[in-house]
Amino acid sequence: MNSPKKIPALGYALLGLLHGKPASGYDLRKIFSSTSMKSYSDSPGAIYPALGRLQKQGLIRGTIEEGAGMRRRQVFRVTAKGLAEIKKWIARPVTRDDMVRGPQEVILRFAFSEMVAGPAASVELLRSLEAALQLYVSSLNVELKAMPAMMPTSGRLAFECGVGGNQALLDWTRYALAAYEQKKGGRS
Amino acid sequence: MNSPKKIPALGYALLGLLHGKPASGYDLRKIFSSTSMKSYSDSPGAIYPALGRLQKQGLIRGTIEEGAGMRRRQVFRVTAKGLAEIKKWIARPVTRDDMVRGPQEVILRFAFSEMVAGPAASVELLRSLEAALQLYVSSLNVELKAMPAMMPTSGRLAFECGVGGNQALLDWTRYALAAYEQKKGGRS
DNA sequence: TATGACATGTAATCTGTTACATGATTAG
DNA sequence: CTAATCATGTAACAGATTACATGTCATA
Repeated sequence: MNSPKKIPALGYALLGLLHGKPASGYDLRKIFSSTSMKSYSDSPGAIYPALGRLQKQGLIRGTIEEGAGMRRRQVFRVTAKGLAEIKKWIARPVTRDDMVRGPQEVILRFAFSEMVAGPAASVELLRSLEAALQLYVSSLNVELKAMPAMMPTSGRLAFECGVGGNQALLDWTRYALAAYEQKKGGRS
Repeated sequence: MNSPKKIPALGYALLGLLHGKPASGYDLRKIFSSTSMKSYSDSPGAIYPALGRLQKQGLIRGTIEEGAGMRRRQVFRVTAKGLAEIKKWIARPVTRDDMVRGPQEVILRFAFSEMVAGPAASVELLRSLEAALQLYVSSLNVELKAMPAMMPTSGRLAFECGVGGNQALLDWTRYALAAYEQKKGGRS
């Protein structure tokens, strides 16, 4: 029942998926291995212990289904406490560290944001991401210009890859914001 | 001295840096914390054990420097065996799994490739990356078109982010290849 | 002489990987 | 009946994080 623990990325991925639809450990493994969420582990040694931890923290609750002509399976659902935890996760402002570690976790937060907390939360997250990216990209550009000219070509190109990747992400962020603006406009 | 063990990404990052210039654990920590390689841990609890493992495998060798008026420090150098290991790592063909896990490790390989194995190896790696990315991007596009239309906006946008990021990476790969072509042409 | 940066490490804990183990149900 | 798939889990191990521990050297 201890809530104030740090939840790893896999835990949030599980919470988000379970919020969308209650599922068993096996269902979740199939999602990770068959869809484009393959960056998360689909191994039972990762998922079952993770589900156990989430349950111990009171964020999900599993109920064993054992109907006739059915295999025994335990279906997990997000509790009210779990939902609050996801919302807090989504509402976190995007930091520079988030950018350094790579955008995957922020994008995961965004992917769940609309279902969990509504379009306003999605837009909020995008704005925070845009701000963080602007600073990050410009600092990378400063670093790029300061790089010694005698550096090997591949080193410089690799750095440019990082700059370009973050710039592409920034472009996407603005594109996504525009999509929400349009959606809003279309409704009114 | 056991060589046929799996080396984690941090180990290769250390090997590559040490190949460029012999350094102590503290030097390496500073590189990770001050330059744009912040995605790797700069904590002593990660780096010193990693250096110890590499040394036990015979890939690096540390010598204690203790001159007068100098603090004691252990400087590590890559051995011949270590160099062979980096080369093997760089020459690995790029797989689909490399793309799923994210391009960071492949880009790291590329960053070191020129210093360690020469421009021909860099070009070879880029070609392998280009081939892997073409397949990966087109399969993502197929998945995108097959996505149910009723999906929440943020889910679809997040997926598009992944597609766009990989497309940007593909563009960069071609740009890098062109840079090497030009370099070659400029010399002849 | 005391403060802070240099330099190296260890210990506890957590998470993920790999591999193994178990049993139920369905298809051939 | 037997093989494959469904569904769940455990055990041993490797690696990273966090926090702590130790001692040197320069400088104020």
